[in-house]
Amino acid sequence: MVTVIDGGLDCVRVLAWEVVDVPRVTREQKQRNRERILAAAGEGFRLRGIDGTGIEGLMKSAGMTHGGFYNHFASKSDLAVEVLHQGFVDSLAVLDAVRAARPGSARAALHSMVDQYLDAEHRDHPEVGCPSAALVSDAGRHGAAAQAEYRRGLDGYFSAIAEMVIECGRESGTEIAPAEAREQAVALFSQMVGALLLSRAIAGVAPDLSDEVLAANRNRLKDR
Amino acid sequence: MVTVIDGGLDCVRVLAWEVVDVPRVTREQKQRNRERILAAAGEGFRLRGIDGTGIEGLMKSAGMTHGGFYNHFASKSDLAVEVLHQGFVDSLAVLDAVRAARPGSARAALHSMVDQYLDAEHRDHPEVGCPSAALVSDAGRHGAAAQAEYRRGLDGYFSAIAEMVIECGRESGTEIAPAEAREQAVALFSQMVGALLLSRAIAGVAPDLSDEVLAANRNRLKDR
DNA sequence: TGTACATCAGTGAACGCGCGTTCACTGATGTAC
DNA sequence: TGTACATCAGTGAACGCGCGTTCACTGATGTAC
Repeated sequence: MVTVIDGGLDCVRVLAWEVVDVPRVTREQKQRNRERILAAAGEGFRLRGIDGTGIEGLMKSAGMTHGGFYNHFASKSDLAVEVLHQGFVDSLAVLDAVRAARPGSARAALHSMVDQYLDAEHRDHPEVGCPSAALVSDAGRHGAAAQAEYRRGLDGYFSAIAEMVIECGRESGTEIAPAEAREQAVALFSQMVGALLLSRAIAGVAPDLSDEVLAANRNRLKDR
Repeated sequence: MVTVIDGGLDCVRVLAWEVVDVPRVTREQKQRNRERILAAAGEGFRLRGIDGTGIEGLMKSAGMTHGGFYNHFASKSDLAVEVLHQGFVDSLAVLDAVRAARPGSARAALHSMVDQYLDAEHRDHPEVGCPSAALVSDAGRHGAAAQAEYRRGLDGYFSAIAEMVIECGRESGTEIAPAEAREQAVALFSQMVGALLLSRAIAGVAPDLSDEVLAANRNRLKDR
């Protein structure tokens, strides 16, 4: 679709370049491309599941053709592991931001976390949400490496929340034992994940019930 | 693989029947075959997900060839809906059995439910376990009919547990308002589902952490 | 009750399709001198 | 700094495979008389 104005050699080369559309790429560009694939996979896997997301579509989302995929990842399984890793890194960073936004009040931070997690916005956008919820079934079904990555991320959540629980006790003048704090953290996070997943599963056909699930869990969690 | 002892016509027909292995089937047999497909799908879908389970393998598990599938179900989606339906029917029957086993003590029945739900046995055998947990991601991703069936089942759980909560209050002499009981039921079930799913996701690589998730949630839920 | 025949459950080959993965090719990038 | 060349990211065709679904066929089941 390029009009040739001049018959010189350079022009022919430009023409060929445009027609077959072969982008050449620097190392930084390659890195950026890798990140785009990872981002597209993160969204696709969360929305449609790992099995429900094909590599061709993924690469198209990232603006490339499918053949180049293997310049970046050894296999689809490998990609899944990296998606989990990146997802948990991002997600824990968000949690840290929530904590940092309420310095000196772990209780307010916990409430804020629960409110954001069990929000319609989070429910309606799994593609940019918590990997622990969106990939909980997929992680268990796609090999030991994916499970191990999931486990690492989950442990990170538990630890971060347990810290917040301990801080929270300290603020109100009661020392909470680490084991007790951890138990609370594990239960709290389990409940958030379950509530989010249930609300998502029915959001399309029963928005009221879906809202009720979020609200009931928010209320119960914040009563503590 | 049949030895012909006699050259008569009947024998030839028997031989043909055995060799091409064409079972002819009564209506009761058809019904039984349908149930076998449904059972195989129930297990396969829960274990490997809907996308991860093919019709050919399903029919093989049910002892037939894949072509006959469409004598029983209009499509794989249709099958998924029926699997959800049957799964919830069975699961609610189990819950009723738990209640019936502890007449006059809703509190004991609730504890028993939590203990059975958050048990290693249940975690390790999703294929015969709660459909709400095993299919929570699949249900949301496979069309409105599946979601509607899931919603119906989930509502059934909420109602049954809310009744138990009300009974429980009555037994200890405090009247619990229906809305309050329902909120408790929704939160309780959400927590059970989340805990079971998290424990399953990491069971293969971190059995200790998986056990911890179950135990922490059991403790917290029964403290109430 | 016995006979003639339509129905229809199960078979197994075939359909088109999309999957994950491989590969020969191209030519700009990046390097060695 | 300029030149010669190896590297390697992206392309797009091709691989074999399994998917969901369709179909012609068979012959026992179930029905109409």
